Amino acid sequence: MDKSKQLLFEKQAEIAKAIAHPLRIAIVNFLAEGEQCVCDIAEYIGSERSNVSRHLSVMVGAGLLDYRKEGLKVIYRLKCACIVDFFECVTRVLREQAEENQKLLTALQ
Amino acid sequence: MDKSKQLLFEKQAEIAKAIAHPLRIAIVNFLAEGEQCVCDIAEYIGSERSNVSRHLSVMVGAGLLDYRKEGLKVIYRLKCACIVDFFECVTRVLREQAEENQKLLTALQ
DNA sequence: TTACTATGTGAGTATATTCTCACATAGTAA
DNA sequence: TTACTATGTGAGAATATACTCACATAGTAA
Repeated sequence: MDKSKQLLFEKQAEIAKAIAHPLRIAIVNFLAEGEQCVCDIAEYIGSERSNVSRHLSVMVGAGLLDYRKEGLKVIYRLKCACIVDFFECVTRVLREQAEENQKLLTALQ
Repeated sequence: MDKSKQLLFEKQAEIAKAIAHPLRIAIVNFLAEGEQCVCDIAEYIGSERSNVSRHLSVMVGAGLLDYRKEGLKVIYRLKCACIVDFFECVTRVLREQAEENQKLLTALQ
């Protein structure tokens, strides 16, 4: 495995890590409906604003989100709608797991 | 945000976390070429076998990998080829970042 | 049986992540 | 100016993750 591949995998892992948290996934789903301020995001996901602010900056750092200031408010939005595609893959894995469990259940009856 | 959504986001985060590591991404890429034993995976990614073994069990636990035993060897394979789709999304984000940096560079000249 | 190989796992350490609380900053409005 | 609102950040604690080393297990082969 050469150095350039290794670097690519590290960059990919950074982006994946920036998605890999329940609250951040909730935020991405909320922002998929349209841009939102920190205040409304915090209320939607039901967490402290300071915590939400940190999660947002993690995603901005990874290049997943963008923001603009509007008076007192800071409005965040998805930088790349393609992030939602990511969940198609994840959901397919989850569906397979659910089907396996279903089979197991019926086999036990 | 209701409880069932919260549960879904937690499950999705578990799967995303299982991918979000440079070595695990390297493993997924290697396995995309075909199934492999721990030994060969460890050699490919250049890490201790015990460490590789742990990374593999993380991914098996998340439902990303499957394995079968063959004599002394344990052969791992991708359970769902769709995981590779995940990287299309990630790569698109990376490409956008690279293009931004490119623009910044030319603007500085 | 003994010796060997491939893999997994317990224990310990090091590091990273998440969260909360308190405070800082910056814009708004009187 | 003062008071208020929205947001960001430092510090600390709690927790999770990653890694290494040594050892355990299980199959192979003599």
